Amino acid sequence: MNETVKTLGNSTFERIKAMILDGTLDAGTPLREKSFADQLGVSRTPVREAIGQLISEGFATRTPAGTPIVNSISLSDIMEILHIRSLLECEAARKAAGSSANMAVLMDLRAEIEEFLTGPRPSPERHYALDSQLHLAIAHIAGSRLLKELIEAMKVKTRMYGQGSIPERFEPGCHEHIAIIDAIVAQEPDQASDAMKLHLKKVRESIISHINHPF
Amino acid sequence: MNETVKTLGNSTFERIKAMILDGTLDAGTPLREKSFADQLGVSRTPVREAIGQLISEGFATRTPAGTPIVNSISLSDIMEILHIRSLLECEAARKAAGSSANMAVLMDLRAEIEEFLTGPRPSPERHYALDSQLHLAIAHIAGSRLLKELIEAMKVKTRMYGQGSIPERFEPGCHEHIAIIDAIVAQEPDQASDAMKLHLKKVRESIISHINHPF
DNA sequence: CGCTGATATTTTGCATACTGAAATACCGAG
DNA sequence: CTCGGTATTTCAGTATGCAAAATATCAGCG
Repeated sequence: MNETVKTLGNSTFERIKAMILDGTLDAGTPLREKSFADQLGVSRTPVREAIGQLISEGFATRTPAGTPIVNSISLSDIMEILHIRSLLECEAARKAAGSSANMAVLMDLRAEIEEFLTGPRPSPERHYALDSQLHLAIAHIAGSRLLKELIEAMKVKTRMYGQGSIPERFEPGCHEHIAIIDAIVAQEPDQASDAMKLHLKKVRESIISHINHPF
Repeated sequence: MNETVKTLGNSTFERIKAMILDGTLDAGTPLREKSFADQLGVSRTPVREAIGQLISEGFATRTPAGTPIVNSISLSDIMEILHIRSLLECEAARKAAGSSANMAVLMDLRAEIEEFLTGPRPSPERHYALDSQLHLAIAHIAGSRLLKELIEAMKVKTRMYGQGSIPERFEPGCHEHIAIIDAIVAQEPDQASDAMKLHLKKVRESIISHINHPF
């Protein structure tokens, strides 16, 4: 997807980011240059670079003392993110619905979602990937590079929290996605925006109730 | 304002960023590690770090070949940014108006703006600084750290473009700012949001007409 | 048993050294 | 003068060395 020149520093960044995202490194863990260097078989320099990127992309922070630690993300952070996403993505959906761009991608994604509903349930990773693709495709069709970048950044951040998506949300989530797609393809901006808003509202609610009833 | 640990890499970043912002380095200029290292009297390592940050904060990009160059920012980029700012800042204004936080800061800023209008015209830097403070203060009162961060990031980016603010915008801009403040202090969310929207719309329009009639 | 502070150990920030690849300069043959 | 090729230089990426700062360890004291 992203054809950045494959430098050691870069792939180190990706590797550590993955560790944060998949929970191998949980919040608060200090990021030691030496230990990553040893563990990943590179020198401290690329690790250092990676940590820098992690910090500027919000996956890590520096303690007042300067030690980089994995960024903990609270429930209220998630709520803030979802709120911002709502602002940005409703607009993206609205613009996408008004766009004359090629909707084929959306139809493909729609078909995949339908398959999910009728066929066997996909793995969480697969599901997450599709969800990402969809939200990004919408932002892309909306035609604003910046909007797309922001949405992407916001979306990734939620990931290190929610970790496992909530099973009960699977089917309703699919239907919400389809509703969004249909509104966009039907060129109904308001409807698209509303569908997106509803979707994100449901996500928010489900996270809250999932917190209250963990199992 | 920002009490980051003062490391060489960090201040190098700030220094180069300043050069980009004030036009010393114009768009497209390649960022050579060695030359900055010599010029700023540090080794390549901190410069490298700085360039990394510049890239991830959008002040520079990498050419397909991998050479980092100062990011050029087109008119349509500016329009995108202003559009996003409108989304974010209207919301910020709305939330600020609904907040019970301390409005003293806003009143202080309001007083300063009044002074600008009655007294001698401030320097562009002074004016820009106040403008920043105001928009940030609103985001702050709105109570969302993330919202504030995003707004700040967006706002800085417009700077390397607009460079000199448009003189004709000075007085109307002040009045728009006052209107926003008043709406927030009066706890009128819709009004605050509208005032902000209008303000950013005017900014957009003025940029466009300034492009068409450069002098 | 918990503090306090001195000392030992890590760890970081920066500089420097090395390497390979790319850009540029140089030069001879046609 | 131009083309093609080679030598040279430059530059980015990575590794490593070193000094200073931060952190951990632990002995002595209340």
